[in-house]
Amino acid sequence: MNQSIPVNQVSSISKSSCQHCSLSNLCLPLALDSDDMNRLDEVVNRDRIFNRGEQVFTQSTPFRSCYAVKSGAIKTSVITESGDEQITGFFMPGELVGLDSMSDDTHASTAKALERTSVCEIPVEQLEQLAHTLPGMQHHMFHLMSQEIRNSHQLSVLLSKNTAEERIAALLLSLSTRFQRRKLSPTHFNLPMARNDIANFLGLAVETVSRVFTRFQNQGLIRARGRDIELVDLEALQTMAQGTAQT
Amino acid sequence: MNQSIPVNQVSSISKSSCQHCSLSNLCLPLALDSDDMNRLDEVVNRDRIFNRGEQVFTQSTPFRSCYAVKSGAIKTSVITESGDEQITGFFMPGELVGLDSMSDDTHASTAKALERTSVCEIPVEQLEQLAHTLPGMQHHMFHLMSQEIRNSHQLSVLLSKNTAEERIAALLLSLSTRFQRRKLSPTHFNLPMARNDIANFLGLAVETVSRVFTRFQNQGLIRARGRDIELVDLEALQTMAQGTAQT
DNA sequence: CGTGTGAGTTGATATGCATCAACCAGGGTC
DNA sequence: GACCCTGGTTGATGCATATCAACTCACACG
Repeated sequence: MNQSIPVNQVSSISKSSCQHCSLSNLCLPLALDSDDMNRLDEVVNRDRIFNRGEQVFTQSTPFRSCYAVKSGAIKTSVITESGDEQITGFFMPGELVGLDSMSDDTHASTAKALERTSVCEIPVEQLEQLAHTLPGMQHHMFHLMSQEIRNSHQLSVLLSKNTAEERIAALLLSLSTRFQRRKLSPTHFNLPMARNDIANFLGLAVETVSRVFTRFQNQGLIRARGRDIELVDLEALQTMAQGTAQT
Repeated sequence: MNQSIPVNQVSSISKSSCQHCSLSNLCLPLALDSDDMNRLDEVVNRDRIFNRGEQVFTQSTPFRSCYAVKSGAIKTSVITESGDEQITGFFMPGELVGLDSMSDDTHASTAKALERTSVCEIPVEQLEQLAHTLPGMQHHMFHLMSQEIRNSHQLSVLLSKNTAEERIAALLLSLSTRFQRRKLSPTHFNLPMARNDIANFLGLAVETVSRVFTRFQNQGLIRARGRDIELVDLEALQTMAQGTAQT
């Protein structure tokens, strides 16, 4: 497709173990010492690859595993009976997908790769087992899940209280901090998702998203060429998104 | 205040133990056999009472406990930096409040009693301990938290995809099923919250909520006298809320 | 090299709901 | 009983954003 599967993937699979994964300080291993990490290693089903547009799992199919994003990006969405999609989250490397179905028998949402994406599959049964034996793991799972709740609450705030500009500023900043967390540039990055996905996620029309992007550009806040985004005036974006916590 | 603290409270405190609580089939004990329930009993701080408007906990204060609603009702909300409130959920008897802060050191939201409310306080430290020793408890906690995530996703769908009428229909139906779960009438109940709270929760103006209520009334869908609500045409409400799952 | 297809942008118009404003009813207080 | 205060309702107007439509660009494909 394109040559955008860069360095980080290569480095993270170098040893094919959590110990040596470059994301270990973001992902599940965060909670574990190196002894315990071996236990996790035994359970993880590494290096599952999905091409852009492929589904990692599908709403109302049996729930077996959570997935940690290793490289690439994933969107999750729920489909309503009336047939339309609401994107509920974007997941970047180091983030865990599928928590909304924990201890449920079917998936509550659909996960789709936004670009070529590799994930680590973690069977729930064994994840629960692991959480049971390793208190640190249980604690971390609780932490991740509560964070997921807070994220979703923040989305609700965005959707019900903020203007189109504020929502988009908030999203850009959220992405920015998440890139930074991975030691990548917080001000210059490639959007993993299409305008369409942004619009859907933020409860806007595509046209509105497009207009806001150009308005931001004209105001000198950002520099955008397609999915290539440069945040020029972080301060201004932050004050614009004031009152909206970023993930 | 008023004489609206009825039967269910009395019955649920009769023995002051989870074993004999009338909500045991909805609340945490659901996950436990009677041996394990004693362990839970030892930990729970029962019969904390809050009057209408009193805060159960406050955003960014230290997080110590979760709370199970025993009678009454609670709303949770997050306050943005810009100062406005977004209600993130209503909690009825048998439901657990505070999961959005699990394994975090401060509360991510504020909880306020909507009417005179009694709760069981469950210190997190011991809840985690309990979850660690009792696998059923851990499983149940995961379940509750993932449910909370799904609820919040559903709220996002409502906020970004549905009209005012659809949102209100969905809320009424959600309340309906929750009353039914407690063996109360699913078609005739008292709203625990003010119009204001409904509006805030659903991302609408109070005036809009009011208008929709009267419109529903004129169409013969409901019968409303203040907070006293009768759902006359459940079917119609359901098709109106089509595509919005109820909790 | 033309042709098709999907993503993105831009403009013109429409609309659902917020906002502003006035009013009403119930209940607590003096 | 007069007062106020809060919660709720109803009407008139405005605005942010959806919708509809047209166009551009890039890229894939035969």
